Amino acid sequence: MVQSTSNWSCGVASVMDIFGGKWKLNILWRISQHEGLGFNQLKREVEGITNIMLTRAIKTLVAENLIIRKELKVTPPRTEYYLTASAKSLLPIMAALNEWGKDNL
Amino acid sequence: MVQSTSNWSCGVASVMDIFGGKWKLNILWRISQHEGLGFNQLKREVEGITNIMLTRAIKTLVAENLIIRKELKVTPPRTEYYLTASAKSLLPIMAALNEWGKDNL
DNA sequence: CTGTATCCCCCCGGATACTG
DNA sequence: CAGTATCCGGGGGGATACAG
Repeated sequence: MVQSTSNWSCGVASVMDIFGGKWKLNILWRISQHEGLGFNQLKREVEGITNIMLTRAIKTLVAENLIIRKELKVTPPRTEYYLTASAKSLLPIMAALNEWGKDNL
Repeated sequence: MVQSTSNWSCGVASVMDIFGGKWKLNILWRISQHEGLGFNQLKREVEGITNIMLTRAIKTLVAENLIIRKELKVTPPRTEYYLTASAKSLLPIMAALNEWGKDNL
């Protein structure tokens, strides 16, 4: 339990690389609140985001194994987004961060 | 304890605004490991950082009430840096983030 | 030792228009 | 509905030189 690692910041730095962007964290949060959201639903939830930014964020989140993209073969086309287990395990930590932010900012 | 807030991400977004930069988190960590570091000591600890980037990061961290800058009136001049209580309360969360990063990236 | 002053580049974030 | 293509501006990040 003693944090012996001298390079403590490396893991956090990786996390920051992933969530340093403007939208990805918010997107994860929205999906966690309502799994199976579609593209435009997600766009409405994440206020202010544009098509291109949402597309980019989704792509990287999928590549990082944080969300799952499920394409339904229907007309009109529909795609649903879900969190991976990795992303879900991150949520409690984010809740803690949220508390800290509210108390200290 | 139930996370009732619908705008959960707002607090986290503020945190990310603060730590989205490349250096600030690493600087906090170094100071936490060795309170009272001087400018050049800190520069050596935070590998790769330049004078100007360190200066900028320190300024914003002070402004955000995350570190304390203590200027000693001696020759040659010396300045020491310490964490505020706010910053210290953040460390356990960062440790959790670190664990997550190592397990999931 | 502890910083500041310039100058510069790259890339994130975005507006707009278009496509299957 | 679910994206892609193109173009662009601003700012974060940095190299270098200078200062108290």
